[in-house]
Amino acid sequence: MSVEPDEVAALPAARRPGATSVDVARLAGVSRSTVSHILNGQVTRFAEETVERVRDAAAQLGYVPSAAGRSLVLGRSDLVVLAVPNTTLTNVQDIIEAIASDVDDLGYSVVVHFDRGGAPADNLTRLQHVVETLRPAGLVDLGSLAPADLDALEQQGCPILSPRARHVRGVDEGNLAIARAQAEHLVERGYTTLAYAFLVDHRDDPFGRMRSTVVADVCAEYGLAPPATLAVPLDPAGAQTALCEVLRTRGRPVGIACSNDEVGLAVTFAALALRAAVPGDVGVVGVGGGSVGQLVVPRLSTVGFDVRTTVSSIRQGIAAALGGAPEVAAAFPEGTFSIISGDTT
Amino acid sequence: MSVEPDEVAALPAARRPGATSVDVARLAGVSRSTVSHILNGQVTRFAEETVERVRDAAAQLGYVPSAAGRSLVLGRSDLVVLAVPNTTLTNVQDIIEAIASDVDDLGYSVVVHFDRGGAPADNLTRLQHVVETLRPAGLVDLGSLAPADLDALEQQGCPILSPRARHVRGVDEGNLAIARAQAEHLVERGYTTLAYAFLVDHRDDPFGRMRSTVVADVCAEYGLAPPATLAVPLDPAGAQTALCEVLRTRGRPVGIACSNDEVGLAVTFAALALRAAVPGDVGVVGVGGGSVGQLVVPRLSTVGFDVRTTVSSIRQGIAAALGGAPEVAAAFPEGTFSIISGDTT
DNA sequence: TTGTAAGCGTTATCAG
DNA sequence: CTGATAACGCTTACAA
Repeated sequence: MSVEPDEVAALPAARRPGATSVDVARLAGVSRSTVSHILNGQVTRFAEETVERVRDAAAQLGYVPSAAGRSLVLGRSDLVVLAVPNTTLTNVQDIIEAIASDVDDLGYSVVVHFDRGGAPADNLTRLQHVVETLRPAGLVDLGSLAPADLDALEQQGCPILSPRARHVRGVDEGNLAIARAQAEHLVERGYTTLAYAFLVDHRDDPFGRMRSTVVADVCAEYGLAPPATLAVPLDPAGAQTALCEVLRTRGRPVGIACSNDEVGLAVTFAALALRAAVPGDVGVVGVGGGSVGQLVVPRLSTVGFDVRTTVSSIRQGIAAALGGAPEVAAAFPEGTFSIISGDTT
Repeated sequence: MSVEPDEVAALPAARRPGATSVDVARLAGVSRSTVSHILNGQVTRFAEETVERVRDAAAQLGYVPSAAGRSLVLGRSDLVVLAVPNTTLTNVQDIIEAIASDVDDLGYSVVVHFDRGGAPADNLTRLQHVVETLRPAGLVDLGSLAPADLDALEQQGCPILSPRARHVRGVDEGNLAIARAQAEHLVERGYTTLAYAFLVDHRDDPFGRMRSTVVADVCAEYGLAPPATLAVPLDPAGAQTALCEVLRTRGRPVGIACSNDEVGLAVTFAALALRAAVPGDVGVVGVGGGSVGQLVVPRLSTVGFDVRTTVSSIRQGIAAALGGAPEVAAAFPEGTFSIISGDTT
């Protein structure tokens, strides 16, 4: 955490408001353009000694090129905008951190843009404004944007770095796989009445909507009644109320696909509090596979996925666009999403 | 999520690579400087009609000032760097989102900078590089930086927007309050042997270190033996192993202060699996008060705090520095941190 | 009340 | 191999 005072003081040589390329040029006894060329890797075409001198001078002055200057002349900045959906994604922190880390390594910085509750069009407008102002090197979408939105952004001259998920009837591949895994698992376990549990109050939850649609599709395939839906708050009393209502209208047994592991826990412990058998009367399957569901008793059945795997295609997209790595397939590898069978189904 | 195609197309009038202030000036029949003045609020000194014309022209062209141009001439960008510590903070997502939202409303954008595992000095270096490159309008620190680091950054010309926490013996006020609340609660409940449970593998956990120090202080105050420490992984088997070791060396009963609620749950269910009484043989208190600990049975005792309260001083600092709001006291209001008494103590 | 002109720090083009 | 020179888009004295 703390750093030795000497260390701090010693970092870049004393330098009040930042050296510019002019300073470096002067110190090295060359021109600004030479400095620019050399510092940007056009090394081969210069005399060894000149290169040396320029590099020394830059190091000595602690010269750091100004992003503003670069951006102005290049027409785009070294920023990458990260659009984060307004959803309780599993592990958003980890996802953001992983992406930021990659972007960082490529010499870019991440600007976060959170979707807010409210009209999707407003969010798009805000995002477009940011894009126009910052002229970023690219945009990474974590799922808040529809294909049309991405098209619009791209036409505005902002490259989309995240792989475009194929949307089928408005549902992307990942959410499709997750919800299908949940529903089919419940059916396999013998549940013939299904339900989908949203997290209450998450104002505009695109992922939840997609997934409940998929669960409904699966029900139709198997000739089951359309799933009930319930809005579960993350407190015991509220969860019990919500669950009660479903049990009343749909009877038992009922298999409940939950929008995440926390909701899964809420439903599970609500059922137990209501003296319903889990599994048996109530089957519960979450999403995430994060540790918390696996720590408690009963252990939560859930759809697990490795954040790294899920994010890796995004990271590859970034590396491809920004770092010149080879482009890669966008599809999730087989087995990215898999049922972790716990004690609740 | 999706937006009507017409809506998208209609947004800014057709405009390929962005209109500049010259375009606006031409359309309005004035000079660039007039445009600049008017669009930056120097409205009073111009003829009503001119102001109108300029604004119309800007709107019509969908003119958005280039951040690069502004930054270059102003010497600083409209970016705010957010330094995030390498810790399992409770609700980092919410914190980042809240701050980003505020910053956004003030017309700035948030650049995230995550601390990584590894030498603190390396992180500082990376951060300094970002600051020198971006010349941000300010920096918000979520806890990764020592006072000396902040001084260094500030001397580099980067305003620190987050209130500087008073560090006493290297521990900031918040962590002090949290750990003290944990320890004193356990003592009150009759535990005379305490322990501190870290989350395993969190490479460099400054908050955990601070808090275990505080727990040790409290032990000393009450004339108790120094606390044991244990590293708890978030899986049942590993947690049981860790807990077993403590029970072996320290006996029972033992009161365990945990670095967060997940660790608290891991310890709680590990104890139950080991046929230890909770509470009784093992007392557990977490930190966070997030929903998950309150959903399960037994309900976790924890130190709760409202994210909004905790973050509000930071937000006020931002508003003060960037938005011209009045400066405010940095201290946490009374009762920001309070024990939520559950079934585990 | 409005326009002119200079300069912020960088990179690209082209001439030497 | 190296160096002028010209943008890039914006703000801001200062001049009219």
